[in-house]
Amino acid sequence: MAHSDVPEPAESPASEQLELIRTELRRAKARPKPKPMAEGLPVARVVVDKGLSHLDQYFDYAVPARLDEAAQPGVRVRVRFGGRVVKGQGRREGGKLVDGFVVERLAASDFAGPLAPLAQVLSPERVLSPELLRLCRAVADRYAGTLADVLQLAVPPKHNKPESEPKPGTPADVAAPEPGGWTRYADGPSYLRALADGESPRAAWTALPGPGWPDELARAVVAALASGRGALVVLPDGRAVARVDAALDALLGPGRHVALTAELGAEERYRRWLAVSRGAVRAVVGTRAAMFAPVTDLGLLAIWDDGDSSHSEPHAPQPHARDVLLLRAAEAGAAALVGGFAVTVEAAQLLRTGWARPLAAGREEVRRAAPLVRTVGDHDQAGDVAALAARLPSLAWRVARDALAHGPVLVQVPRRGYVPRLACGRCREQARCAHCAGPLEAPDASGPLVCTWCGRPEADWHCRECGSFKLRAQVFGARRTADELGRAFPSVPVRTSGRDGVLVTVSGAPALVVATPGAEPVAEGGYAAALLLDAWVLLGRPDLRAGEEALRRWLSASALVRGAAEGGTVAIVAEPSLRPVQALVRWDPAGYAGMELAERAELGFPPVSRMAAVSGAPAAVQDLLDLARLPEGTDLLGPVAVPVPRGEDRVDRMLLRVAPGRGAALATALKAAQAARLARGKSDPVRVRIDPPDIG
DNA sequence: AGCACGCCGACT
DNA sequence: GTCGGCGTGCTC
Repeated sequence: MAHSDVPEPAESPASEQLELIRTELRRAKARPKPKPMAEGLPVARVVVDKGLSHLDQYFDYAVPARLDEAAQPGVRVRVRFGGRVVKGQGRREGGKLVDGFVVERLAASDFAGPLAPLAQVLSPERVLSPELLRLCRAVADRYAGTLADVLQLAVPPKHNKPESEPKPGTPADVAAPEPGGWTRYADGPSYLRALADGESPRAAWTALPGPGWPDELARAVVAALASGRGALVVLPDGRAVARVDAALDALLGPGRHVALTAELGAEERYRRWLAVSRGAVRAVVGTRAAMFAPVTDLGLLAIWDDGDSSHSEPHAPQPHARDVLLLRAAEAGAAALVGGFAVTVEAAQLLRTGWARPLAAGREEVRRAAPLVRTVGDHDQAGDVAALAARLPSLAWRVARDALAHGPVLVQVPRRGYVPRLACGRCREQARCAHCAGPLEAPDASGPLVCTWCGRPEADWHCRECGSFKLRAQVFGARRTADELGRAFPSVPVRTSGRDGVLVTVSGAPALVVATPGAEPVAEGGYAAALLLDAWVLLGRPDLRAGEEALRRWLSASALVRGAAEGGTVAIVAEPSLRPVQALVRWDPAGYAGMELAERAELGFPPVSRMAAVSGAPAAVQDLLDLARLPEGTDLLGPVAVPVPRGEDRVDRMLLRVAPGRGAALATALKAAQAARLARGKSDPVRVRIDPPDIG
């Protein structure tokens, strides 16, 4: 229709019409003119994403006719929020402009009051697709957080330039890849084939040591692309992303995949994100934030080294990349690949429940690829001044000296600054609370031991393993390793890689490379040997995952060493009878994870049980828990005062523990309690953390 | 979170 | 009589 749809007395004389217009004009001067509203679907349901993150609900707005076309579901809008209705008229004024997204267009609102109009459509780009919205909603629920918080993580800030650039075409077909290094795994080729055939196999992948894994991940991505679907790989750091990106370049050529990392800068990152959102690119490799990348028609979600702490998002509601990817895999019916040199307890649980299948190499392959691991007992080098003589026993020294004839030697030293906790002075078992099995600490040197979970004092501790009454504080300071080694091997160059100044690669020439865990450079041709020093420091970390984490770090370093067949050797200075040390010697990360899982199940630890941490001002925490209708059988541990900077108010932490399968109920209950508290105007915040990663 | 409305003490 | 304390409730 050419003219307006508004019914209009077509037969009325022109003079009458003119009079009507004049009256209208007069009225318009008396009050602001009512703007015409969209006719088809005049209501826009909006999620507001800034400033009111506690308000986890949608708000309906009227769509002005001029925004009818632009205000499609998924676009960014600006709305007035918090204004007041002017008495007598159905009009409102004031209010703050806030950003949000149109979630849906409706014929009518169920809100009784007058609707405010959308103020602005920021761009016609539909950045919040229905799938992305569903994902964000699910993540918010799982973590007892708000949709707005998750949206902040999932949708990057707008940049004009990339949006105005021409849209590239749709991606071309991709051929199924050769299996490459996957032939080393019993079920590797069939896994790839299934992916390429459009199936959705889910696997926990125990990667063989060595440099093959980036190419193997890339081949899995290519297989998913070959099925006409998209793929997303999340890795712990930019270095790892660069390696998989390079492998994809080699297999696919440029333009068919993007890397999403923080170091790109906001605009370039948004450009690439848009290419993904628009469906122009369907393969993404990236760091943590890429877990939300809006890949269309997902075929594969993969995560590498899921035990790395950088997969845990620090911003509310602190989702973990592995969980988000698994959620997406389940929702999209896509394949999942959880891989690493180590196997996390969570991955073991996926295997245990049958959700994922193991993807692992046979023993011969492992023996070929893994270095020979030799242990050196650490008997008498407690926490006193670390002299090289004590830290580098003669075996380790000989290993280094012999290997230096054939190439570089990696020396892994723990990072400084771990909190001192307590362990048995004889067998090194961590000192745990007799009541709840939380880790003990000594708040002051002479006072009683106190549980960091439930706060109970422990008057007469003795070791559960060996019965000893002797404790030792696990305090350590390691700094001069490089200097000491330089003096011990004066003719060999010593290089360091750590928090400040990470080396990406080193050449194959003989050198000592001293690195902290996670910062180990890749050596050309592999290291001839690695020394893992002061292993007891990693094992003594005040963390439920100390053993798992120690093993993960040793495996990561050892995986950079040549295989035993090429003379690769690892010397670890640690008590050889300890379980993680044995797992390293046998190169059996899956076996270790399985045992650890069984033990956690028995002791009621996560991830078998699910936990939540609730922290804030003591009264606020209590208040929230009073309001919460917790699932039946919830264990309440604590409260415990968490350490805060001097002069700040006391913060309590309460740990809640529920039986397997009750995690969702726990999150729901805590979320409802948060909402109830806010509704009562209680504004001192209580932080709720689902699956806290750092529970002593 | 802001920002209003609302119902009780010391001021011109 | 009024100005203003911040308790409580709402925001499409």
